[in-house]
Amino acid sequence: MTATKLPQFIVVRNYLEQLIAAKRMKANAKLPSERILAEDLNTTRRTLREALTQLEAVGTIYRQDRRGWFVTPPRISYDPTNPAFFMDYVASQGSEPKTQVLDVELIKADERLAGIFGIAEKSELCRLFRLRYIDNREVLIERIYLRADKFPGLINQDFSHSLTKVLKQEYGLKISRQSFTIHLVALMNDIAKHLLVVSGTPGLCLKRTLYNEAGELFEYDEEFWRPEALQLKMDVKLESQV
Amino acid sequence: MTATKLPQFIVVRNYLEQLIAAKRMKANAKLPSERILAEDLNTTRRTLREALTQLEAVGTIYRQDRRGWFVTPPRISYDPTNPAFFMDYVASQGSEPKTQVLDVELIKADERLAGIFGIAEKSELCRLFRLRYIDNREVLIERIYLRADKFPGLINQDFSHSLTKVLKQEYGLKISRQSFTIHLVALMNDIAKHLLVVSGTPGLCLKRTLYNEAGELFEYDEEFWRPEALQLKMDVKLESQV
DNA sequence: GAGTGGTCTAGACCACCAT
DNA sequence: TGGTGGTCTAGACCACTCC
Repeated sequence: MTATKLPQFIVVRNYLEQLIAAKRMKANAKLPSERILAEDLNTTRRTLREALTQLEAVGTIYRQDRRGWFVTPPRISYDPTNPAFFMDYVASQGSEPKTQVLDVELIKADERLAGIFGIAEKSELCRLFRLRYIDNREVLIERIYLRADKFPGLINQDFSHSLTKVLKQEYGLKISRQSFTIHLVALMNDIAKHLLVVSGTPGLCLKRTLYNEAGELFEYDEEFWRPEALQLKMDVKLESQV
Repeated sequence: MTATKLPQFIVVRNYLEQLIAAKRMKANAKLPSERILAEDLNTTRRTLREALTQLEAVGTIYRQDRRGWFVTPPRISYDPTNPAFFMDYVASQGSEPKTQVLDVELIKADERLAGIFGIAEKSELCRLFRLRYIDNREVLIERIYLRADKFPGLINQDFSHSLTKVLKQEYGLKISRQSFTIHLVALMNDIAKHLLVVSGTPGLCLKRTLYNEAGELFEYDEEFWRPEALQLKMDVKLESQV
């Protein structure tokens, strides 16, 4: 008998959490409609949504815009220090990856991109937009920029599988270094639409810059992930100790 | 003149975002009260809170429970591949770190901890709870577990600075490897109270296991961060290429 | 003690998804 | 086309912070 009076939405939230943890609802199962859930749990739709939103924020459930709420399946572990490809690391974790090319185009570097690459403005870049799925769920949008001068004829390649494999096999690329940043962003507009999230929903933005053997920056990526789909995990050997 | 009709809270959100981006509000400045803001922006408190919550979710503003909303200062960059200490990497980014020891105790390993460490249940562990500040803002709670048998007399040390430094200087420790996972959690109860967040707010949970020169797991940490305080950034050299 | 943020009531309308 | 989720109205009370 705890004396503390918990807010209603926390009680509702705990109840739902427990329901899901107890596996009474399977991964990707759709929750009942908000109105029905609210009635069942003897609360209002507003309070229920408070609880649902909190569960969404920590990734226990996910939402598809105007479609409803679903139980989040186990997330993909991603190790930035291990240079595996999406198609491989998803498959190795027992899920089915899929890639859809949205757009491929040759563009001229604008100020921002020229700055990132350290090249002249209006240099030619190959821009690639892709949507990637895990078990047929839209989980990530990526925007890839590549130095066109380093990969002649690149635009005619097949990008629906692993880009890195293409670069290695067709162009003999060797990657020497990559740098990452990860932060939270609001998923908006086109990105939100493709990922079926409500515009403004938080997501993970993973930026990567890739360097070739000569130390040149040849690729810059921005990946926008549904926040519940990803987990970072890494293993670091430490050598230069004090 | 865009024809699309944006939801009100997105308009409010964009307005606030722009206000903050334009630096018309300084880092850590307190926003006006919700009622006043709502009136100024000609909206309701409910809609305003929708906008504030979204800005909070991506870390543009942060909240202190019952105190109000504040502009988020630039976040600390943390590089898991670089074994610097909190006190050092915060200072090196021009901010002032502070550590408060909440509790130090010798405990017996329960099933979970015994499993993590790979030791017998009821083995002795040193447990350390600390609250850490950046520029006097509470940003992270950590729970540290150390194998007591490896560090005799540890409990009498001063933990208000760098633990790692103590372990190195007093016990000659050499760290060979660390592994990390990062995921989103709900900050609740004591943790929420210490970080001044509303219970249930999402936060980052960073788990670390540290191994000594002999490859033994000697330390296990759980860090709970205010989500807006941290940014991951890392640089990885790739060698074992296909 | 005044005013704040946290929670909640009891609705409503709309655009869109599923059928 | 019915029901869904997304958005919004117009309040209210309470516990707490700040003065």
